Amino acid sequence: MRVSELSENKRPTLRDVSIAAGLSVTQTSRALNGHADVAQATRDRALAAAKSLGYAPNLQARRLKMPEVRAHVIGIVLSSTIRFSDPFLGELLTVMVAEASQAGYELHLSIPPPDENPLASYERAIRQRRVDGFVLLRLMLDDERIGFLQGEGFPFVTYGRLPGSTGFPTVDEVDESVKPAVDLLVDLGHTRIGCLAEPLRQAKATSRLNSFLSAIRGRDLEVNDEFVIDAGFREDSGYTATKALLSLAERPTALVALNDLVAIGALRAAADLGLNVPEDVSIVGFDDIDAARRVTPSLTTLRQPTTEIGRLLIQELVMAIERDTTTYQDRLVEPRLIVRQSTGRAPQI
Amino acid sequence: MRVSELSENKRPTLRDVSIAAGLSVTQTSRALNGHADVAQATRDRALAAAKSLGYAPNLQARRLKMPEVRAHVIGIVLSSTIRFSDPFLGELLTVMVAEASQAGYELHLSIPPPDENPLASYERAIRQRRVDGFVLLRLMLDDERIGFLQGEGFPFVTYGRLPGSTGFPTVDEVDESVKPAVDLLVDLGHTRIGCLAEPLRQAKATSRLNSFLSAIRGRDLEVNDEFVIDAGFREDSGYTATKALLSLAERPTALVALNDLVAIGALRAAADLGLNVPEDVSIVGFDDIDAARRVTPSLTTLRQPTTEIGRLLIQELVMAIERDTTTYQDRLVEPRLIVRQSTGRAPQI
DNA sequence: GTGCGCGTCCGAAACGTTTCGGCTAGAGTA
DNA sequence: TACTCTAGCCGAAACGTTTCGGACGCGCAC
Repeated sequence: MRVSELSENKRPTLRDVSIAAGLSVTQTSRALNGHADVAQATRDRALAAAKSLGYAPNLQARRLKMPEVRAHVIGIVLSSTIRFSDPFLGELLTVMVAEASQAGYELHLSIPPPDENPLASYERAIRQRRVDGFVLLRLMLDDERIGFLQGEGFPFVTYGRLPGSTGFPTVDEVDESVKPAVDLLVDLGHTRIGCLAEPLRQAKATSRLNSFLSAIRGRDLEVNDEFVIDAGFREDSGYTATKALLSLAERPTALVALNDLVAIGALRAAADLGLNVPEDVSIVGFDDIDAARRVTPSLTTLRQPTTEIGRLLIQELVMAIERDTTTYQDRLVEPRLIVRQSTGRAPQI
Repeated sequence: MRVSELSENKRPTLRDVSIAAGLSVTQTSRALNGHADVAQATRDRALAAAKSLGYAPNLQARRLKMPEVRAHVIGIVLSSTIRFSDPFLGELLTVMVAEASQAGYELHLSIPPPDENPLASYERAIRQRRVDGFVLLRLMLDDERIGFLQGEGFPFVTYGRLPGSTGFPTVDEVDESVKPAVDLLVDLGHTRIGCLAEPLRQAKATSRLNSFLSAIRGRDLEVNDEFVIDAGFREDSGYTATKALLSLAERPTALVALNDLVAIGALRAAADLGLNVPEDVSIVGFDDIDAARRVTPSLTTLRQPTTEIGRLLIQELVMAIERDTTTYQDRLVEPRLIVRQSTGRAPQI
């Protein structure tokens, strides 16, 4: 009773198939895996038997024997300081799931437990061979993950570039990403332009800031050191940073925020200071999250091509996983300026 | 040479540890796994050897031998008709990742390839034993996934209830979820209240609509059939539905939208019809997505306790995975009414 | 007729674990 | 002293696959 019951509901094994097909296990395996030295008639027999039994290979056994076989899973380790309602992240994730699916991959999400070295999450995923490669978000300037993964020889792609670093695929914005915003403001007559930057350990923060600075210089303007300030990532940090900036004796007439949430905080700060946007101060954001077009006044911003970013990240990673090249060219996307109501002519002073 | 090289960079195996510890493989395994019949001194020796070699068990081999061992992964299959910028989904996902991490689980995301039966994604994940259980989002009234997973005896939790269905854990809103919104409107003097419902195949859509209807009746008002309309999920579908509703000869003076995006579309529709919100028509949403407080006028809405929902989903699922109970009680959350500017006294007619 | 090559097949070993059953030595008991 | 019991240990088999090395038979060239 027990035995028959077992063999009833147990998954069929390769051996079951081989018996049904009247073949050896060896030959059944070779038939199913498309090896050359099996006669067509035999192969058909094996396939038919497999199908009729509903056979599916045991992944564990197969991967035990063939360590190189892929999991077809892409890993993403979110930071433990995740900003829950980061709209850009949420959208990027969903885009990547869809894109990965097209390439035959699925996504594996994790967050390092609070007390654990973040690298441990990567190490565990690698040892257990749960994933074939990683997408590295929130790249830091001195990001230890890169050295670690390169040491392991494990494929990954980064969102954001590291100056001078190479040997792995990267997706990032063009160097001049912030330029359209600066140009718009200068064309509107602004000369005192401030920047609400992000924490500079963040790789993207640095490159955006550099882009801002060189765009300003490109228009033969000075960069006032006082006008560049770390405004964090969030709406409230943008709010306080902006209050500080707009309370300067000689205050800027325009602000470029390196992310939309900060820009939205800036809008509120300006309002609370009794300043009108854009009459008294113009504000530009970065990302074009959903909220950007909903706030009042609606936010002029640089739109990230989220879909394209997600697609490129997955494409590059899959390429790195499946072919083993060692040379990569950076894939660069170009944010597009969306002009709304938060920017206007510079006030006469 | 070859051999030494291999043993150099290959991961240490249990056998290596046993040799280093001067033990049999058997006893090493038992020591490391905390079995009883191993002397303390021996156990220490084994642990020390394992540590010094940097031993980590081969998951494939272990799971081949012990089919019941868990992957510690929770699967979520997104629908292929995913709405990319669904803010609620994005937030729920990040909450669940964090919550799962606390319980020692990670998340596995996939989307069924467009040409494939959606159940196939579930089946594959089960056969390959990639996941230990599923979170079922977007539950349909006649959801085939439930029968399938119950047939497989595979653990899952649903977000949303099925009337009369039982035998699996569920997280949902209380039956009276929409009541606070209706009560608010009735208290403000409204008697002609419309409902912008969602497609009724969606389980949550039905229960929310029922909640709306019984709340109306609970206040001794009639439900005008014309005032209940399928407004879809999106802003534009909410827009057109609202235009239809507000163009009726006897139009409603208040609308309850069963989701915020639809409500936001309704705001726009009212504005385009020359109606003021809330003077001419009051509008209430559902969810309290980020945009709700940003739109003008800001949206009165029922706030979903997203964090709690995510936590309950994961907790219930993990419980279903780890203990094998067969009785579950529904976990119900209570949306909270957030009153903003889109609701006001009923107009005098 | 011998030898060779080729197409087709198979047995057995291996991957790294866990576990079943049995073994030994010493302690406890009568 | 002889028996039983137990704590502690081990060898070998097993999980389901792939693959190495070889075997068989047949046609072909010499």
